Amino acid sequence: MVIFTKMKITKPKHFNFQYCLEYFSRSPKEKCHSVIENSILKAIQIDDSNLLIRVSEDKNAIKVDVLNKTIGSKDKTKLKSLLTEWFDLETDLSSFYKSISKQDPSYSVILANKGLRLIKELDLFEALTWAIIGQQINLNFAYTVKSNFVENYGTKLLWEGKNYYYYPRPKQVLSISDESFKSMLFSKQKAKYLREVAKYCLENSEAKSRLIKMDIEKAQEELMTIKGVGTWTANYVLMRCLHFTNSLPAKDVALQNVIRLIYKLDKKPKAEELILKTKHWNGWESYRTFYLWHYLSKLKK
DNA sequence: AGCCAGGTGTACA
DNA sequence: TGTACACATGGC
Repeated sequence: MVIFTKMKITKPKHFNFQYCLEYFSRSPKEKCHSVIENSILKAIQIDDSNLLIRVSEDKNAIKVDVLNKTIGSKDKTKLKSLLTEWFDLETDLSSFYKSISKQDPSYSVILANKGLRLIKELDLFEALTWAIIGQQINLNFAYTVKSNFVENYGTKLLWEGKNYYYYPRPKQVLSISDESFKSMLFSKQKAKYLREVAKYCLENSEAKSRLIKMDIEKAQEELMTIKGVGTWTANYVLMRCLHFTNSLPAKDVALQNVIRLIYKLDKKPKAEELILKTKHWNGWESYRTFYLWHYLSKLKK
């Protein structure tokens, strides 16, 4: 096999690539990346060129191979920053671990996953629509819907006989008929929400870079002006896409269930109760949530 | 059979 | 402010 461009990125302190693989193996229905032999394959776009990259590791470095093209040094730099954002390589996890006392009920659960980094959604439209797809339904069904959506409206990159998909773009979403949404198993309201998000993204092309710079409250407020984006969806996007470390999806049933487990509560806490119980998470709400989700997904297996 | 899954908007009082 | 309700499917 020809590899066109090879790159290495130094691993930061506290980085466990196996956890990345676990994360990306969550669902066999996932179409926007594949996990093959301890590596992650993903179609990405840099400027206007369509690349297929393979991410793996050796002892000291994260290895990034571009499988379908040769790229110049400018694009290599862009690829490196893309990877840095995607795997959240710049967060200082030492201070995260230091912020957790040994008496903390979730201490052992979190420290057991040392080196797990909060995997980011690079694209705001993808983050918003994926969150909406996942509202109220179980994750497995959410992946079914996403898979239908990506297969029907995503762009394909063909490489060695296999299709790698790009997530659908806002403009394409506006052309989807009610019947087509229905056949992909979207509810009527979610179809409507997706159109709302598509309009927002088309009218605010610089939204991501703008929102990242805002106060979390202001950013959340703006996201929630979109019909279909409530507090949960906004929280999800703030943590998974907009780099806020202090976003707490208190209305999240999965998070409520883990808290119930860890604190041995009779029933799952309501959002208000969860907010009180997590006061000491201050500053690391997003990371804590991501770790607990990861813990839960491993429990289920 | 009925309830719960990584919720939200709308309709009422 | 607070509560009821529809919405999609699937697993238990």
